[in-house]
Amino acid sequence: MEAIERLFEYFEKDIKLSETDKKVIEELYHIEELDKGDILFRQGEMCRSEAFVISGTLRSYYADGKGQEHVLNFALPGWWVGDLASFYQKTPALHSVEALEDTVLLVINPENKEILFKKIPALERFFRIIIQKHLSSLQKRFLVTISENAEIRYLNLINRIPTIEQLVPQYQIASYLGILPESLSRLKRKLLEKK
Amino acid sequence: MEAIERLFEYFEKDIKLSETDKKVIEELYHIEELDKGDILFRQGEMCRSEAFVISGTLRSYYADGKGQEHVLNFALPGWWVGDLASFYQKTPALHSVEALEDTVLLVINPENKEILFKKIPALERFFRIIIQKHLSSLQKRFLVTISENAEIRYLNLINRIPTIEQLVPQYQIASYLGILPESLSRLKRKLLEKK
DNA sequence: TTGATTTCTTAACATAGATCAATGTGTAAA
DNA sequence: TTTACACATTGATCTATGTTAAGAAATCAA
Repeated sequence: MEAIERLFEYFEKDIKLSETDKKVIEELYHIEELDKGDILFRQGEMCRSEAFVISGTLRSYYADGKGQEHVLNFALPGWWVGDLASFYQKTPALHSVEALEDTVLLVINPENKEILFKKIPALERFFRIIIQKHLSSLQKRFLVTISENAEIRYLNLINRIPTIEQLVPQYQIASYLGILPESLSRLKRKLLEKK
Repeated sequence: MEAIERLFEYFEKDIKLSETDKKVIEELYHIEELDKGDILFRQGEMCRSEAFVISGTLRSYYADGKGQEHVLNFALPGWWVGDLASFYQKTPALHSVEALEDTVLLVINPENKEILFKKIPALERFFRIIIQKHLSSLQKRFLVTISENAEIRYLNLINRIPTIEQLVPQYQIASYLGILPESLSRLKRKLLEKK
C-alpha cells in the first residue's frame, strides 16, 4: 500500500476526507527515508518536521550537559514524531530524533501545516486532540518515572510495546528506563529467577 | 485592584480587549476562594476548573498506588492551574490540586470556555500558546528530573521560584524534588558547609 | 504562657542502582 | 574461517537516597 494511504486511513478513523482533501494532504506531506542512524532533527536546532511513521523504528533522546543521552521515547509505525513545542513556537528543540533502523516517514513543515489547517479545518481540531493526547502521555510517563522503580517501569514498557525487545538493543531500553545496561541485565535475571 | 482586572491585564499583555470583551470575560469566569487545605479538584475525577491564581499558593500532586504523594508543581499568583487533558478531553484527572494557604482564584468551566472562544476568537490562539508553553515546561521538568541529581534540582527550583522556601513547608519541596524531607535536610546542610 | 502538634534535623543502617573491570556472545567484515 | 567490534552478562565495590527512630525546634491552640 502507498505510504500516503496509511495516513488517509489514520485520519479517516476520526474524520471524513473528500477526494480533494486527499489531494491537498498528498501535496503538503512528503516522503522522507532515513537510514539506520540518520537524524530527523537535532536538539538545539528548530524542529521543522512533524512526521508520521510509515515503517521503521525511531528514538527521541535528550543529551544532558555531561554528554549523557537519555531515551525519551520510541516511535513505531502509525505514531507521530516531532518536538511539538519547537515545531509550533519556533523555539530550539529540546531533544533529537534518530532512526534505529531504515525508516520511512511522511513529513510536513510548519508552513505547510498552516496551509493544511486552512484547507481542511477539520484537521485543526484533530491535531489539537493529538496534542492533548501527547500531553497526557508525557504526563503519565513523568508520573511513572517518579513513582515506580525500574522493575515496574520495565514491565510497563514491554506491556505497552511488546515487540520492543526485538526492535531495539537492550542498552536503548535501559536508557529509556533511566538505568544502565548492567542494571537492566541484572533486573531481567532477577525476573527470570522469580518465575 | 479587582481580581478580574488582574486577568484583563494578563490577557492584555498579548491581545487587545474591547469593553464588550471584558464584560464577556467577567461573566464567564467566577471567583473561588479556597481555605488552606481545600482541594480544587481531585485525581480520578473530571477536572472542570481551569483557574487563574489571584493570590495564595497551591500545589498539584499525584498519589501513586502505594498511597505516596508526589508534588508535581506549585502555583503562585499569575499562574494557571488545572489538568488540561482532563479539562478538555473529559478524562479523569491524573492529579489533584490543593491550596497550601488561603487562595483566591478566577475559575472557568469547560462549557464557558467554549463560549469564551466563540465570543473572543483571539483567546483561542492565546490559550493554544499557553498549552504549548505548558507542554514545554512539563518536558523540561521531565528532562531535569531524569538527568540531574537532587542537589541540582533543588538549586534549579530556588532559582526558578526564589520565594518558595518562605511559601511552603520543606517537606513539600522535598516531595517536588522527588526525595524525602530527611534527604533534603542533609542536602541543605551539605550546601551550607560547602560555602 | 503552656502544652500539643506539626515540622525539621540528626544519626545509624539498608537498598537500588551506579561504577569499574573482566569475560562472554553474536554478528558482520575480511 | 578468522578477526573484530558491538552488545550483553557478571561480579565487586561505591554512592545517593531511603528507612527507621529519636529528639529539637517551630507553630498553633487553649
